Amino acid sequence: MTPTPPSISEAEWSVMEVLWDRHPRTAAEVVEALDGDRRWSPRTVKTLLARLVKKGALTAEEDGPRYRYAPRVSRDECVLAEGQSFRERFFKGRTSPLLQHFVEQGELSADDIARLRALLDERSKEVSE
Amino acid sequence: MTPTPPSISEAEWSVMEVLWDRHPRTAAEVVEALDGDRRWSPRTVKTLLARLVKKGALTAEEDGPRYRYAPRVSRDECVLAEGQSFRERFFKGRTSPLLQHFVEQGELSADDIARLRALLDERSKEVSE
DNA sequence: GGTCTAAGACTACACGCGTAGTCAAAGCAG
DNA sequence: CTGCTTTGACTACGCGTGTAGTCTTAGACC
Repeated sequence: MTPTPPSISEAEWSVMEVLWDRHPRTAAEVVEALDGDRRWSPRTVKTLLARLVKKGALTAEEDGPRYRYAPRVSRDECVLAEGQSFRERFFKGRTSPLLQHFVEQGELSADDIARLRALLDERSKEVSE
Repeated sequence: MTPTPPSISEAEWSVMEVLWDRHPRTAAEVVEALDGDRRWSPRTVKTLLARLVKKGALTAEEDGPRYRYAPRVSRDECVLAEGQSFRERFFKGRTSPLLQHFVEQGELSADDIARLRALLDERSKEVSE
């Protein structure tokens, strides 16, 4: 599973989320899952599904008269790719300024901070080895 | 300065970087600054400049026969907006998982880690106040 | 078995983007 | 002053994306 993730647009991403959450699902099920979230005509959702299949982000397994869709790339892999390109574009590929930016900008609870500190501790162990 | 930043595409971003770095500059100067970096025809660069002016990301001040371009939105503001939308899209708006992701994925030197820890210390002071 | 319906297949269309060409105006070279 | 060069203005075009319509086909209903 998960070949190199193709580029997934914003609208397509919503569809992927639904299928990452649970799969396989038919087109109708995806439409229903998206209802309330995004107001799309079922046609639109179908188009997105078709494009994602064409791109190789989904598989469409025939099941009688309909298809059942499932992700062919993992969410993690996609987030990784997107994250790399984000870091590249806005932080010249450097992780440290990126982290600084979000530490300064984001909302962080005391718990969040504690967890991050623990993570950094682990990283620093690795670094010093 | 810096009204709400309009959406700036990837190619446009390269142009903005040049002008954030130093401004004002003429179209020719921007072309020259981009040379080697991206291989664009001067026409292409001109188109990008025109689009950025139209979007309100740049000002074009007439200076005799040519224009001198300058940013109308700050880099920080743009990075902030992009960062928010990135966080929203891939981390459901939550900062903490985002940071965790990049701490785990990125390259970090011992120094980087120390700096981040210091930053977190400051944040935790604020939080506990 | 003919008709309605639901799913898929194919088609559409405007706008943004990456990339660039053509046309026009205005100064410099001779 | 007349033509070349530089600059700007307008135009182009193929592809991706957001959004959806029409055509087709195969089962469900009566």
